[in-house]
Amino acid sequence: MKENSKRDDIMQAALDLIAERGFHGAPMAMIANRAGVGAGTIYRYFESKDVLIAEMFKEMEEKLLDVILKGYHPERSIRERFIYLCATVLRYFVAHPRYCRFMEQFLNSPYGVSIRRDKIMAKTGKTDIFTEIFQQGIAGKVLKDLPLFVHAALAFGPILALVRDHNLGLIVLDDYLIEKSIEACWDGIKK
Amino acid sequence: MKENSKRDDIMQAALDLIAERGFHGAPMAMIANRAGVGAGTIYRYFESKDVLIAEMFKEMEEKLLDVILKGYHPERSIRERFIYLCATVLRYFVAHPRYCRFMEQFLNSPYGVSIRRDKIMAKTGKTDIFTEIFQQGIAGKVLKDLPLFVHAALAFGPILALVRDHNLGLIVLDDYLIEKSIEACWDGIKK
Amino acid sequence: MKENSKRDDIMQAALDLIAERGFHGAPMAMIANRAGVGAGTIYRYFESKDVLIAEMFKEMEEKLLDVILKGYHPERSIRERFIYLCATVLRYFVAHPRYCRFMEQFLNSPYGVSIRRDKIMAKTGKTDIFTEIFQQGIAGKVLKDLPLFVHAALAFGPILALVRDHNLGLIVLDDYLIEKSIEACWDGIKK
Amino acid sequence: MKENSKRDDIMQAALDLIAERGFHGAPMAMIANRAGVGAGTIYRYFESKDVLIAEMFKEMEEKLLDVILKGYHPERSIRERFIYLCATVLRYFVAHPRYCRFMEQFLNSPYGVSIRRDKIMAKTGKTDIFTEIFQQGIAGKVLKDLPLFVHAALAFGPILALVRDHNLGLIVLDDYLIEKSIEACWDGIKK
DNA sequence: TATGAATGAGTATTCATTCAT
DNA sequence: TATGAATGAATACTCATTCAT
Repeated sequence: MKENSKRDDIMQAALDLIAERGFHGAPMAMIANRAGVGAGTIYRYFESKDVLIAEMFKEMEEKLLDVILKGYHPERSIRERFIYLCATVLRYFVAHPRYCRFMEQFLNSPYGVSIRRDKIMAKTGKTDIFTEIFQQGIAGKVLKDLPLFVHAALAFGPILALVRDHNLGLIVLDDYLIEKSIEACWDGIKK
Repeated sequence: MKENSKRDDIMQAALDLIAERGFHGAPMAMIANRAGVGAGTIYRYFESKDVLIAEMFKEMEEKLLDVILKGYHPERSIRERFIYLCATVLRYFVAHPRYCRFMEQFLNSPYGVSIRRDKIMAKTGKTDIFTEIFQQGIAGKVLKDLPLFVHAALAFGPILALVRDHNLGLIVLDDYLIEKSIEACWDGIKK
Repeated sequence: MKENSKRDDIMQAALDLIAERGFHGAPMAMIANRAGVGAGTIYRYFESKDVLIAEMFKEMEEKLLDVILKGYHPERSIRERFIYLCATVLRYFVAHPRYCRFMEQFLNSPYGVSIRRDKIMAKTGKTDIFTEIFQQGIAGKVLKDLPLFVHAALAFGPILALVRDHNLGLIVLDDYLIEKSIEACWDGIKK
Repeated sequence: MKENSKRDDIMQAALDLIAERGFHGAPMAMIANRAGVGAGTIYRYFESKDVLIAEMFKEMEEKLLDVILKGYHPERSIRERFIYLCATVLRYFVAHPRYCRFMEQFLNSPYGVSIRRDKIMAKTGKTDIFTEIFQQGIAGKVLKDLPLFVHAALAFGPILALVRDHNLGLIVLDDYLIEKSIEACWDGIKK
């Protein structure tokens, strides 16, 4: 518990600052200061600022994946699984607004774009729940016959937009709105 | 007309560089160099880098709005108007990939977020086509009864995601795919 | 005359500081300060600290070569030419003690060693006076039949040592001592 | 004997790294790592990095002096003693190239210069073989009547230059070349 | 009006040294 | 005695901005 406490402090501080102020608004010295460690200490845990950022992204992604897998039931219907997946992602980001801000920034930065391309190209060997649902749905004539990426855009595009608006205070994503929004997404992709 | 040529050169150069290399990959000196002007000259047209960037965003937005207004027919059906609107935006960004890259970066940067919030709060006085279509649609029971921002998210979230994937080379947005994708969006928001 | 004044100021300041305090005792900020320019200004003239140092070495070398060539008479005897060459180098460094300190440090630093190897290997296309004298001397049976590098070591090894001792105040190299020392070198290499 | 093993490991590691990579290429942490000790442990044996370096120099010098004294015969002729002395030093450095690299760097660094000055000024109380040979030689009219430091420069200047060239691979110092080179030095200093 | 040389505050990163264990 | 995690001052370099010409 004490093992990783400093590493976690640093990531926490970096997350707060980057979410609030962007990548260039978060100098290493400021991160160190907020984390309550010396400037050099960060480099005992992360090779460079880039590595720190990449690591943050990786951990965030893994945590989200864990949450998703925990309640996922492959035997349920396409619709149920789709709605579960979307709702989980949406609730996760609503619960962790800074994760969302960070990921937006990351995915639109030069690092993010290349990582995204690499990852997507590599079609991660692990059972990819997203792909699974869409492929089964298309094959079973439940979903529209469109490329996977189009389905992904139709599903996750609105989700991210909703979370953003929620974080900006433009809407309040309560349970009712979450449910209705995701049903609307489903209406978009279903045949 | 010759008056503004330098101003345009600067914005063009800034657009190219920022789209390619991000905000921090585009120093003022490099922008000046690419624009064929002196470094100090930029400051005769723009108070600061931030102002330059904000100005670029504003012009881009206005250009897009012009394009939209040019072919917009308020007398047509909600569906037709919605599809026209989405298709125009989508085609516009597909035709101008650098505009899209710039806007993504801008909207996710600290400036972008605050500008976005300010603007949206102010509910821009101009006739807002987006709002118009959605409000009429909801009032006429053609669209789901959801907050305007949710509708906006359902419509524009997928569009931006699609353009991004297109720019990354993950899909190719031909006319068929554009049509089908937007119809899917319509299916999502319609009652 | 005003053209290069800043560049020269920087090189002068760097020379002073490096000669006095070594490479790591001469931070860029200190060099800038001593030169009376801003820290960033150095980088308008030199790409990096390494380049600055390499450039200093190059200029110093060229100046020395100019001085040597100015009084060199290829038609004179091997002995006369050898003594002229050594005396000129020796007097040059006695007159410019900081050049000497700088070159010692440079030639023993990682940069210096590699540059030295490269240069020597490349056997500079220009008429190389050193090589010329030694080769003619060996061919004409005036000098001992030893490899060129051994001759170079026998000639320039003592010269550098003498200058160092002079700069340290251990001896005073007046005309008499210079003459006698170089004659001793000649006694070493002659047949 | 086991007591000092760690101290020796540290000096050995420091020697390797400094010879290979220069003073600034050999951080304390790297030295500790190569020596197989903790970073803090170095400070139990040496007050600071500067002290470590000075200590290394001192030990190296003492070792060389031991080797010299072992085979030195004060009753032999000036010439024999001079040649023995030079050959021993030359062979010693050829056999220990890292010692040579270290000393070059040390003697040209700011520490080195001041230590050198101090030492030479103090005219080390120990019987100084170098001084002895030269003084006797001059008094006996065997050597040229020149200041001691000039003799030292004429003798050791070439030796260090030869070793450097050997280490750089520019010449190969075999027995023949060593003998001939040292004879040339003798020719330079003898009357 | 236009220039671009000059500036210096700001950045990521390194490394000798300390000290709690 | 030995460790190595932690430190933070120091360093090379960047870049938005200014201003003399």
